[in-house]
Amino acid sequence: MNTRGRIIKAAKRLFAEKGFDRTTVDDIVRAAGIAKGTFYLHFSSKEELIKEIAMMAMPFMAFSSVLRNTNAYERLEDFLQALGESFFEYYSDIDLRILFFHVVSIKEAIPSLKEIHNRLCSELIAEGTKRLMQFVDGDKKKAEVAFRTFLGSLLHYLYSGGCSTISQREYLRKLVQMIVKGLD
Amino acid sequence: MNTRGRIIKAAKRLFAEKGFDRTTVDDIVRAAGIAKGTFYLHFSSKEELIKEIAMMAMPFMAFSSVLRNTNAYERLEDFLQALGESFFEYYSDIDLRILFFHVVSIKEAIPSLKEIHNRLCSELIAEGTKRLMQFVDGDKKKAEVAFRTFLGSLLHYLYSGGCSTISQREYLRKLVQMIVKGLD
Amino acid sequence: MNTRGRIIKAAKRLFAEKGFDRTTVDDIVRAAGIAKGTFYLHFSSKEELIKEIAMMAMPFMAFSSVLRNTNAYERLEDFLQALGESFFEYYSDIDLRILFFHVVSIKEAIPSLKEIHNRLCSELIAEGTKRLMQFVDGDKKKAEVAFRTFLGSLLHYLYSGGCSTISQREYLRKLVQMIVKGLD
Amino acid sequence: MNTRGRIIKAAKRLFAEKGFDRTTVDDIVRAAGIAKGTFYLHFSSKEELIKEIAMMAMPFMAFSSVLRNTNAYERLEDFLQALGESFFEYYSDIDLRILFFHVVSIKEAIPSLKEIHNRLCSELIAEGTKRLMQFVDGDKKKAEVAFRTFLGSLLHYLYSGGCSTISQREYLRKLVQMIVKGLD
DNA sequence: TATGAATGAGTCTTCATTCAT
DNA sequence: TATGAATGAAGACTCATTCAT
Repeated sequence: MNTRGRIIKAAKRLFAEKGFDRTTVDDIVRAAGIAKGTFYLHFSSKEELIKEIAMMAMPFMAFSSVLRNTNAYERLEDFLQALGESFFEYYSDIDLRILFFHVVSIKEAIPSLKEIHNRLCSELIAEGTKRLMQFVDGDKKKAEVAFRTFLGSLLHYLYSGGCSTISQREYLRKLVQMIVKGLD
Repeated sequence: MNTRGRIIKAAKRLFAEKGFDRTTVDDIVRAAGIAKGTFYLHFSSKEELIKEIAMMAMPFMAFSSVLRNTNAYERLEDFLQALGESFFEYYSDIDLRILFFHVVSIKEAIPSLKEIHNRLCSELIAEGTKRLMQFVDGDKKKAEVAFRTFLGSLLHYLYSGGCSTISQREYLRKLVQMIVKGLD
Repeated sequence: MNTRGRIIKAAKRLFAEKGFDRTTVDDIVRAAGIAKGTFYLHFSSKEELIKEIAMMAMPFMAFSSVLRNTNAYERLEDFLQALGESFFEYYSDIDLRILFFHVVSIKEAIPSLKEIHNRLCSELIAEGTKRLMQFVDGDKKKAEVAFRTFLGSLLHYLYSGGCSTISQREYLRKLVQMIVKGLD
Repeated sequence: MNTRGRIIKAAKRLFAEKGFDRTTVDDIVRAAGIAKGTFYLHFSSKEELIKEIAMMAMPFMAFSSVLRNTNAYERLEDFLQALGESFFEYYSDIDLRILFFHVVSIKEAIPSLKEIHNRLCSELIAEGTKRLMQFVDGDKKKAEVAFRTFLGSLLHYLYSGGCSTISQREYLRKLVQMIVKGLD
């Protein structure tokens, strides 16, 4: 792996563990096995690295493959199931889970990050809602609430994972059932 | 308002705006209109203050009044509606919304905070699930998924509030409808 | 005991334990059971208190009763023995032992304390030498070396007390013997 | 001289002048002509530096060259004379004199320093006593009192140097005479 | 590209002292 | 006399960033 990759790998691990602000450039270069100066050959500042890693943690990334597949799903059930599976697969990297919350937290303090975040968030809701409308005969608001509820439930699973014993598979199945039925 | 109260008020504002780590004790005392030393008469460290304010931001607090009302609701719809209204009223203080995400983010770095957080989180899910079971004839897992989905949707509304145009009232109504129908 | 006495008692204890600089006025008032402001009714500053307690720890104090007894001892042996016993009795208060070294250490930083210290030290050597000269037929330098050696040996016992197993009584007896014989 | 050496040199000077606690890291870096951060590249804390400098001030160091010379001295007189000369030469650096008393004073407040101090102190007495026993036909206690008296007298000279007019050379000669005669 | 010693502004925390009650 | 909240200057330590090699 090249130097840049080693920095990113080390930083992802450390950022997840201690948050962006409590991880020092020293921590990162030590973990990456490089010298301090080398870091600045690859990133102009710590904030640049934060932005790059923050992008990786956005839910948008978790869904992108499914959302690119236009019109591939006949039933609402299959679509939601595919979204959910894609989501859980992406976030099987535990570090990305907590990183997402670090991003939500720090975006208030880093304007450019907030801009990126809000854009990806809006795009995801817009796209998700559009796709759901195919299944709920055109009620946009109903579709939006449904999509955001679906997304919120998945995110809440990530966040409260440690507080329960329901498996991902079962959680997703029941969630999909409930949404489908609820939208009927 | 007494000195302690002024510290908490100023800190809540600043923590929400910049996060815990990027808010300095200097910022806080300046905003509270007190001297630096005075801060340490009331809190043994910045971390103590973070803990106190973190507690305020937990969803548990937003529901406590409703959850204390045992058996007050006849229909599932009324119960969820009451929970949702209590939630939105509590989080009408915009600072508390982002503070909650700051807490989720920083808890990884502050063990005692993580402990508090996980306890309140578990208690909330346990209590919410128990109350829902009265309405879904005893299927515990189904009730848990429903409660967590409900909670997740509300939290997601907080978090993505700025990305949409659906009003709280309408969002809540549609959410309750969907959950009720979904659990039928 | 009056307030002033309680302050001194508490301070002596704490100063011995942690040194002058690492003992805070807070420590002292807490130990004395009084309020912070009360301290400054009795001492104009912490330094004033340090000076007062520093005086108590000077070896001059340990010998004063014996040295006041002019011409009371017929034999050199008896004189030295009396000095030694007076010394060990005075410094049976363990706190005073370490306090003496604290004084030697801090006097460099507090001019008025250095002045007091040097005066008492000179007076002690002058007086001790004068008294010894009665026993060594007038050789002043010999007497001075002997007195300072005697004093140094006693101080070294205080200071390295914990590193040995010889009892005070035995140490003193052997020391007196050696000096007497050495001056013969 | 390298940076570390410049720190030590500056600190030795300042510690002697104002004591450990009243010398700030700022004082040291200013005197050493380096930046604040640089200090912490070379010492993990001010206490680490104190420890290193404290070692230098211990009498053990003053005697080490003589004590390493096993069996090099035929007469007690020569041995003591060599010890004394080594002592005075080592402590011709006036800063080391007062530093020694700073160490004695502060060791109560710094456990790791106390440990080092007590170890070096015990070793010195043990070794010195052992060497003296060759000259006093095996009476261990007598030898120990003699060695500690010799050491105490030298230390007392350091400490009360300013209060007298006897030269080092003369003081040492008379001291050796007295001890030799006293042990006869 | 890579290194790592050096920098200095910034952060948390302490503590002697004051003063209104 | 006694109180204790308030003060703010000062101290130890951190850390993102630079630069000569």
